[in-house]
Formats: sequence, C-alpha cells, structure tokens
Amino acid sequence: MTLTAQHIGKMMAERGLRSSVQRVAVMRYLVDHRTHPSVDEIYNGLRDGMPSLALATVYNALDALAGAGLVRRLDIGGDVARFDYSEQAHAHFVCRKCGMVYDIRGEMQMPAIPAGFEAAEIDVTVYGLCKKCKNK
Amino acid sequence: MTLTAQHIGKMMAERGLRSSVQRVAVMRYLVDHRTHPSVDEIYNGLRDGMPSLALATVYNALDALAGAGLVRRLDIGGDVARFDYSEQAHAHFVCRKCGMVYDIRGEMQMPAIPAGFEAAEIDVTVYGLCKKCKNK
DNA sequence: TTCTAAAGTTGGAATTGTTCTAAATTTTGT
DNA sequence: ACAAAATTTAGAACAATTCCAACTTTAGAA
Repeated sequence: MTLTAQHIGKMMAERGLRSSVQRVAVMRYLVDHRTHPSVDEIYNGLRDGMPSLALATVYNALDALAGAGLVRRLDIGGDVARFDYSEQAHAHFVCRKCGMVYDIRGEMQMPAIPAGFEAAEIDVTVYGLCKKCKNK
Repeated sequence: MTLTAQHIGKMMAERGLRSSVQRVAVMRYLVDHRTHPSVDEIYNGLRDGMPSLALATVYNALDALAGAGLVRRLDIGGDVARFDYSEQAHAHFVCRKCGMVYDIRGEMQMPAIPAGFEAAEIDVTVYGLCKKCKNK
C-alpha cells in the first residue's frame, strides 16, 4: 500500500507541515515498512536512492512528522527509538528475547484520567515472549 | 512508609538477589521517593550519606532490582530512564509540558495477546497536559 | 516564471546517558 | 575466620542523538 509523493505531500500540508524530498521519503518508508524501524534502519534503507541524505535529516524529519501526528515514536525501551506509521490506534507487543515488535489490534479502553488533566495520546505496550521465541 | 534495611534485604533474598549496602540504599530511595526518579536523581540523592557511591553502581543496582521484578523501569520517552517502586500495577500520565509523571490507579483492561505469545508485563502510558500546565 | 525570505538539509563536531573494564572490596557459605 | 564468587569503584569508552554554520530548497508573492 504505497502512497504517492503527492498524497503524502498533501497529508503534510493538511497538518501545516512543509514538504521536502527527504520528509516525503521518510514518511513513505514508514508507510511501506510496517516493522517499527529504527532511525538507522530508515537511514540505511533510504541511502540507496538518496546518497546525500544526512542522518540528522532523518532525525529532523521524524521529529517533524511525529510532531504533526503523522507518525509515532515508540518508547519501548532498548537503546534506540523506533517509529511507526499507522492509521488506527493499536498496542504493541515487544519480545524480550528477539526484540521484535508486533502490533496488537483490537479495542482498548483509556484508563480514567484525573480531573483537570487533558489526555492527548496513549501508549500500551506488552512485554513478554513471542511465539517463535517461546517454542525453543 | 519507610522499610527497614532488613525488610528490604529479605525482599531481595526472596527473589534470589544478593544484598549490598548500595542496593538496599537504591531500593529504599525508590520506596521513599514515589516521584519516578531518574538515575541521576537517585545518585545525587544518595551521595550525601554515601560519598563513595559510584554512578555505575546505581545503574547496576537498578538493573538487578528491575531484573528481579522489585522495581520498574519506565520507558516514557525523554532522554533519561525513570524508575518506579510500587506494590500494585498502575498506569502513568506524562505531562508533555513539565515532564512530570503521575500515577493513574484503577483497573484497566489488558489488550488481547495473540495466541502462542506469553505476556509478562504491561505498560500503559498516557501523554497530555497535567492540571497545572493546562491552567496557564 | 522569477525572486526572496523563511525553512530545511548537510556533514561533522559536540553532547550526554549508559555501558564497560580492571582492580579493590564486600558478601555468602563453609 | 576463610575462600570463592559477586559487587563496587572510577574513569575511560561507546553510541544514540543533538547542535552548528554554511549551503540548498521550498512556498508564495510579484
């Protein structure tokens, strides 16, 4: 399910985000790779087609995209940030052995927020052993 | 609600964890400070009474305690790890403005885990604006 | 289309939280 | 009290991320 550069550019414009070749490339990488890639994976994945791409640009693009709500930063521990594009909200399952991150779809309820607080986003992460690692 | 060194030592022994002056001090710090402190806060908080304490020791102690399940590492983004001692499970609310971490108690439903997977732990974090920051 | 100001990109250096290492110390079981 | 194993120390090393200044691109106006 690849989106065109135009479509992605439009998504950015709607959120008040400037477009650039690099930002579109990063966004498209996340749309096409639903594997919760790290910054380095994105960077290396894009370098083939964009040899002059700077690592700092990937960081900048991800900051901008995450700030605009087009992309999600996953804080699942480990030493690198992972990113996620997804239309619908979902939880994550992180395998403690292989580090793989799986999507868990299905509804989940927001816990009760204290009065006067304003919730913007929720993160649900389950840690454990994935099927593959358990069978060993 | 301070626990004695003996009590803490016993908790560690029950989990097969060796006791040491430093580990007990770190554990006690977390029991006494339910503010989700960072490694640096713990380190500086303990240095008064233990001038020779090494930063690496705080990291080691926290690793050991977290590994034994006596303490929790919070992956709530930001650039530092935060730690949490708590008898009962609870979610967290992280303020995007001031960075403060609040506990959210009350039941919440576990998302459905795929068949064959084994869940060990769940993290629920809500991001937004806390009461203080909202009123400004 | 051309121009201009504002914003984004580059590449490398700087920063900083965390981990590593080897020697000294402490702990546990005998 | 003894010996073996584990922990602590202090500082160096490491690696993910951020910063910086010069250069390039973008969006919008003329």
